[in-house]
Amino acid sequence: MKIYNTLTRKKEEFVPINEKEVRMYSCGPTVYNYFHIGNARPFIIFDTVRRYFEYKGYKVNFVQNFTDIDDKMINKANEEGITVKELAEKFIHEYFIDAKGLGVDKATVHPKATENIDAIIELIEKLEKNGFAYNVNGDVYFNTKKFREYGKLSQQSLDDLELGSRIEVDERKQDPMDFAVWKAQKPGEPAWDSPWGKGRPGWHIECSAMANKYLGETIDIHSGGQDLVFPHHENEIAQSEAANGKPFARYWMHNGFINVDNKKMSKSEGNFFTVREIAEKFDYEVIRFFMLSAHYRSPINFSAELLEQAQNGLERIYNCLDNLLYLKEYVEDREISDGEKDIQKRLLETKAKFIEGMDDDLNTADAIAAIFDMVREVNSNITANTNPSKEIIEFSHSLIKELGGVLGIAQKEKEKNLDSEIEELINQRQQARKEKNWKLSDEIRDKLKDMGIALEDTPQGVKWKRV
RNA sequence: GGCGCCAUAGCCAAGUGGUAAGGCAGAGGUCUGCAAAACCUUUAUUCCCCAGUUCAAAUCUGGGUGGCGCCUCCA
Repeated sequence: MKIYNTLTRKKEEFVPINEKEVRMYSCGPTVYNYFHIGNARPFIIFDTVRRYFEYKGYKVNFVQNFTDIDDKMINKANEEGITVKELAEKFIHEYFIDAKGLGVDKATVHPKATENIDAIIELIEKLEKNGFAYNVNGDVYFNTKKFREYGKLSQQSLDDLELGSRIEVDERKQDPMDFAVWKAQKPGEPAWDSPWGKGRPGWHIECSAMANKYLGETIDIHSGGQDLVFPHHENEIAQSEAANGKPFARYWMHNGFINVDNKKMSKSEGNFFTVREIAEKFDYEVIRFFMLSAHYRSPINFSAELLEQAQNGLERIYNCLDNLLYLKEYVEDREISDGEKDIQKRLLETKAKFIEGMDDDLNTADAIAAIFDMVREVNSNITANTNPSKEIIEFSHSLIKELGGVLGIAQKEKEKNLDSEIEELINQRQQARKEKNWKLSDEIRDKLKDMGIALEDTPQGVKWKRV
């Protein structure tokens, strides 16, 4: 599999440290609000990366943290009049609700910053010992000048960064680019004991510490949004490598942004939509499908119209699957025919196209195109056939499900049962149709549609689905 | 000022040297009592513009134009 590595700005063949094992760290949310669809992109993308590795037989150790202590957490908790801990608990809970809806599986570990203070302190002590950190009255800073390779991920030199820097220079820092790894307690703030007095960790240090603790000193893949390249990931590299003297992550993957009206969506801009509110109008799965319809590194625009397009496309896949299952109940069991063996062969060729796309830096657009190719093959050569074999039906159904599963889509099972009132209406309509009472039968069909049940008359009989 | 990304049909989107995937929407047709679903046909002689390299360019080079991101909390 090839992965575009931000560190080298090239697509590289992925070679894990240990055979058939992937150690992966992804920056998770700061849990002070419901997450927005911009936040959802990395969750969905890297969940897909993980699924694909697992599909290929790798054991994936996937760590995604929760940032549960920082300025935003403290401010929001104050606004709400609750403790930081209560705030974190609430939105971690909400995170899992939305994540589950989006088909984002739980990580192997979801560590919290506040539960890893020991590991953080230990790491800062290492930095101090190695001469990369200095203490100013309880605030501990990382000495960027001392770390020679600073800027290697974002390809910026320290000099250029200083030129463009608009940071208010903190006089206590030795260099404007130095950043806090430990912050001394301010009145009313949560704090932990440390060798430098009471305080709390800086933002960047938690990821270094937790990656180190749960995955080791050198990990395979580190991922996150493009805006984290600088300074967050740059600082993580500096901290981890200064402390351990070893490469931190071998591959860095960064997803592109979600825009609204071609402008970046972000909490600070206020032009964001939470996943929770979008999910009121669209199925969670539509959001996932939409995200996967473009390459993960490209920026994508977000709008209701685009979501509708995604919804219709996804429905095409579900229709295909439904039609297969429906037909399966009516076909007589017989041997697979030679023509069907050809279909099988073509479907397997299309599967190879899917794999090829995914192997090429997670080209999910190509992978989805392969699924649509299968849908067409099935629709024109299996579903249209009056008497396909059960074997070809099951083969194609499970293949589409299998590939859909890699992307985390098209996994929903169709409901089998209807309530008796609806069933009765369907029977009445069938009776009316028998009597060629088209007016009544159409009225019943319209009524059912208002109730969310769409009917289709097929050669095998009447078929229903929820809309 | 520094670093970087992008421009392909009405919309979305693959394709990075060999003659434009796929989806949505639209049009016509088949099937149907009518629908729906599905199928077939159709929708970019052309990939922002101008030069250049090449037998061959959407793809490479140079120059424009337009848009976006990072350098500040951010996915």
